Amino acid sequence: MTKMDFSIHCQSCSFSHLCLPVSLNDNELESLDDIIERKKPLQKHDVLFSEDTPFKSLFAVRSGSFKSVIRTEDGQEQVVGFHLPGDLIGFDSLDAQTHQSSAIALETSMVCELPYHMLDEMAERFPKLRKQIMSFMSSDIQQKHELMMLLNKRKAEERLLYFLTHLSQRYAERGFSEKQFNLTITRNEIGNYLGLTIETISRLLTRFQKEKLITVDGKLIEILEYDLMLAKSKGLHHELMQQLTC
Amino acid sequence: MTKMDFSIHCQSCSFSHLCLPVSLNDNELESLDDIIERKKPLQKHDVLFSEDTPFKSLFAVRSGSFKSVIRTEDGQEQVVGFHLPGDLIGFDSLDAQTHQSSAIALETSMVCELPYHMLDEMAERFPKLRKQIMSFMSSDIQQKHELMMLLNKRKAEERLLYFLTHLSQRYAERGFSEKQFNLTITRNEIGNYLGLTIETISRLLTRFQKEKLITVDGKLIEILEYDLMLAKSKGLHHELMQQLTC
DNA sequence: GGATTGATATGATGTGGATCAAAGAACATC
DNA sequence: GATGTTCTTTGATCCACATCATATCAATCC
Repeated sequence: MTKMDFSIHCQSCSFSHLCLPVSLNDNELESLDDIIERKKPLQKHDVLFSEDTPFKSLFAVRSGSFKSVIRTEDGQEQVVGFHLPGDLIGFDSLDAQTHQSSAIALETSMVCELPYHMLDEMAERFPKLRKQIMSFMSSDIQQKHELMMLLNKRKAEERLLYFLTHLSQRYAERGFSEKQFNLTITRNEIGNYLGLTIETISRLLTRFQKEKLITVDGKLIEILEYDLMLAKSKGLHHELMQQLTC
Repeated sequence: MTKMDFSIHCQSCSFSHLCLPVSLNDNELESLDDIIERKKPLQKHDVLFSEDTPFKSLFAVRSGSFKSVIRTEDGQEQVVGFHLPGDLIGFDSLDAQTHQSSAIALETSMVCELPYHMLDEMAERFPKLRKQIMSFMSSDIQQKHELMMLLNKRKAEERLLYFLTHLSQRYAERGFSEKQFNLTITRNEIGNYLGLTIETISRLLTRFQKEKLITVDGKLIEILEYDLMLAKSKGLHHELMQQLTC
């Protein structure tokens, strides 16, 4: 087994401002960099880990994108998250022997592997790293709360608009265009995540296009009216419309 | 301001097996016990903290029960969790200056306050405590994933059956009767949590009673057919029914 | 190039649960 | 113990979205 060196280091990674390095000084960063194992690229549909894989590491997305899914006892799949570069994957499994969800590449992607026992050891020495990990998990929980609200209180239109604007925002944070992007996520996966069917997603996308909110060309999405979309996703369109027309 | 001593210590608390103490030795436990501030009891509807309260502590439920809610921009409320004795509250706010949700007592309740900076300091010295906190957050995330599945894939009947069996199980863990319990949660709050209306909850409860799954007397619930309810909540009734009749 | 497969689009129909409405129960207040 | 007030139950109606059914389109494979 030849161990290849896919060497990009945290110090030169363009997503370090979103990832664990964000709060570390040069010294600490070097220690972190030392424990990270760069893995060879994964292809679309490749499984990074599945629900019976022993848990021993977290993974940071270096490039590409992933989905996290859980499988129900009656054999259905539930998409529980999408991961872009800089995101950490695996926080749902720290208390278990095996992973509690599967992570699947949505396109050709690369990850950094962070052995959890080493990370924990570093967390002892570096308070900032410890805080950072806790912060990530905390905002994960918080984001899930928002999602509960979305699924419980919002109708299809609002859910999809939230999804699109949120994705746009995440692309922006990563230095990608927030106006225009290629969906690596299928309509099926969007629907699964948002509790809607593929037909509803499809219909809404064509409707949004007619309403000049976006343009759609297959997987290529262009955001035309970000602010309006955001407002609508929060059920605030009426108020905003009034303000705009006043 | 007289500081009263509502002294029950972790060492003698009957829920320590579910709480942070679970993995600590006597020595560590004593250190933990030292940083905990026992607060005076809260009454029903009292606010432990709200979304503009500065975040500085986690809270452990010592007795009674709480709900966590977030408020949406258009003024609605979303219940995101219920907390029983031994549960920790506040994990969604570790990365923020203020709490990201409100915690409200559902009955007369007591809490232990855990100043976060002290807890973090202890986490440096005690690996087991650090692991324990991470584990709690992790299983919180994991449980939210299950909830996403529930809200996206399950119909009203299955959601409520999940809620009832899950609650029953949590009571059992705490040494309370798992067959019979008084709901401190209103039907409104259940509906809000599960993405259903109070009318649907009410109708289902009367139907479950007719089907001899439970008995309902106001807030008093008795579980009659736990296993069947659990199976039904997972959409497995058909398979199970077949097994039972074979 | 035709065949197979997977993703997407779009129309017709059905339904689970929301919404609306009203009446009991339970609970608190004086 | 009468009187609001909040919570729950039950019925009638409605609608957003699922489901079902086809059609279209793109990518991949002999």
